[in-house]
Amino acid sequence: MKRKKTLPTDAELDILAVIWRLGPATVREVHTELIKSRNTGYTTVLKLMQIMAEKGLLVRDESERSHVYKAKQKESVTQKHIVKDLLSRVFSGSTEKLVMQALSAKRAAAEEIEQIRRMLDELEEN
Amino acid sequence: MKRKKTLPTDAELDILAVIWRLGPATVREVHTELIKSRNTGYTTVLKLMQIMAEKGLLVRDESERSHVYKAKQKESVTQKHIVKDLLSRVFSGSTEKLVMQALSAKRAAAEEIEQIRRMLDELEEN
DNA sequence: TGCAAACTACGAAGATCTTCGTTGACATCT
DNA sequence: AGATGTCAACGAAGATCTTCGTAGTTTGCA
Repeated sequence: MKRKKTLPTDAELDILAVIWRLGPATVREVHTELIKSRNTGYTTVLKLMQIMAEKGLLVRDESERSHVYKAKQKESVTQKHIVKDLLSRVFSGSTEKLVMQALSAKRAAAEEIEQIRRMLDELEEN
Repeated sequence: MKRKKTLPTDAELDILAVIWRLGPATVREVHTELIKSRNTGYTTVLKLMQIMAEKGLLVRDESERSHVYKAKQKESVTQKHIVKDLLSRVFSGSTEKLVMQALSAKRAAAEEIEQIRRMLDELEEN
């Protein structure tokens, strides 16, 4: 029973981002989206998605001729894995530092700030 | 004038983390620290640090026989680059989502939570 | 002086990630 | 049926990252 921490690579992340946005999609659909921001060939995307399915990042539905891929894990679950990794590797486990950097990296909207406050309240109630 | 976004790789990050903790250090010192958590040879660390100096991640002082390396950028600056990249790649630019994940990934101490509140206050005052 | 230890430099192998050309199957249109 | 277009599969090249052995230099010491 090997539990190998397989975080998505950079190219894989780009594909995941598209699928998170579109929902289950074919290679064609993902490629069409990807080339808007990134120069990449169709078969490159195909190959990556096949590999991602092998790795268990995506699940493939082969019932149609154009296979449909969806994310194996929910977006939030994958995000959490990535954040945990970042937290330990870059911020030596300090949640505060990470949050500070996140807040200063990009201006948060007032509404977002309120939302974060609410979360802090909840955290403190426990 | 090429401005190439060179984020540290995984192995480079491990080294940076040690240098952030120790301050300027020799290869020997970094290696001694590194093997506590990671199995890696001395020349491997040496090579990596040489490459990092070439890339501009580290600055090398050769005035002593054992060269002393220090981080070119302050810890917080590098962290910010990494967070910005993460923000756009994984959280489609949503600071809120990232902060939420960070807070739920690892329990923050009460003191940390207070600190974050203060930062939110400051952000809102602008 | 001569040997051992510590150090840098370097090249190259190994590992992983990314890209793409080619092939063959299937579908669509005329 | 034949031409044209779309698709999955696959292999292999290319790019990047990581690891380490070897060689040559300097230092410390018996």
